[in-house]
Amino acid sequence: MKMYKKWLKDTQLKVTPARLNILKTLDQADGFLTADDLFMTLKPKINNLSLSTVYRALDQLEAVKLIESATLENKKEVQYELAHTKHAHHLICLSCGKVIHIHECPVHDFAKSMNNQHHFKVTSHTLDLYGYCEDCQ
Amino acid sequence: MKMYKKWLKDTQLKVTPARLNILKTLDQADGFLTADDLFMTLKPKINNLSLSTVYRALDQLEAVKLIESATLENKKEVQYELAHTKHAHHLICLSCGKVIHIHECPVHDFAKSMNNQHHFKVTSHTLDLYGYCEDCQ
DNA sequence: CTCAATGCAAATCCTTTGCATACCT
DNA sequence: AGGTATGCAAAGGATTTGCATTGAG
Repeated sequence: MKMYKKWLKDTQLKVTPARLNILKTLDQADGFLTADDLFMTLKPKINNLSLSTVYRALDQLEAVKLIESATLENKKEVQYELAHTKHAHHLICLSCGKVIHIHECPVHDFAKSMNNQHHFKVTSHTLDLYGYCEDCQ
Repeated sequence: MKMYKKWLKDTQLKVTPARLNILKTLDQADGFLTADDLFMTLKPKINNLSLSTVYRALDQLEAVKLIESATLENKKEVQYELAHTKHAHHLICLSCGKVIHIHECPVHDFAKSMNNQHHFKVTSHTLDLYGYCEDCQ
């Protein structure tokens, strides 16, 4: 599993335990994780890990676009996920918090029409659907 | 302008200067406002107004569904707007921060299809488009 | 008069920073 | 050595809370 190492090298970021493990953990998680989630998960694995290292690593990984951050409604903490899973939209369960990534998107034509109607040049968008997953209904 | 007073009475909330003026200010604003925006605007008008009063009033107004809160990408503060302007989506200018409310929505059929494909019961959604407004392009 | 609303200050929560030390090449 | 990364502790910003006082109905 040296894939993560390659990702880092390709961005010219140094390979450090914190960065490596953050990528790995985000890759294996199926939803979003917060800085503190990552800290709790990695603390037992990385000697003396500190929360600020996690925050700094997340900032750097986001800067080189390996990961992306998002803020979900009603959550104050910033959430992180691997970049390539982004550009998906989300089904977010209001009961158990599960996040399902979906890849279809009904927005493209809509964005074009906004461009025409409001002379607004759309460069990106977020679309999150809230509700109840199969298990929680 | 006793409309706001009626709104409050209908919810059984007491009519106080803070609540009244928050509703009025949100009504007249065309975008979102933060707790601090409201505090700054109302401080000169309301004697001794304190920030915590604003926060408490916002919580209560949201609890009775007169207003709604949202968190926008890359903003850490919670944003507020009148409830009836909600269910709109937003064009958010990355340059000047202007927010344009739009009332069309391409999501309804999409939500239905999620229900079928993922057995996920969608109850609400957010859709925000980021880009550049006419003035900032 | 009574209970909810308020002001103020202190407390919290999440995140960021400063600085001295440890690590990598 | 030279620069980045890290840990720790302290600083910050947004929001919340405790408590005594004020105010609305």
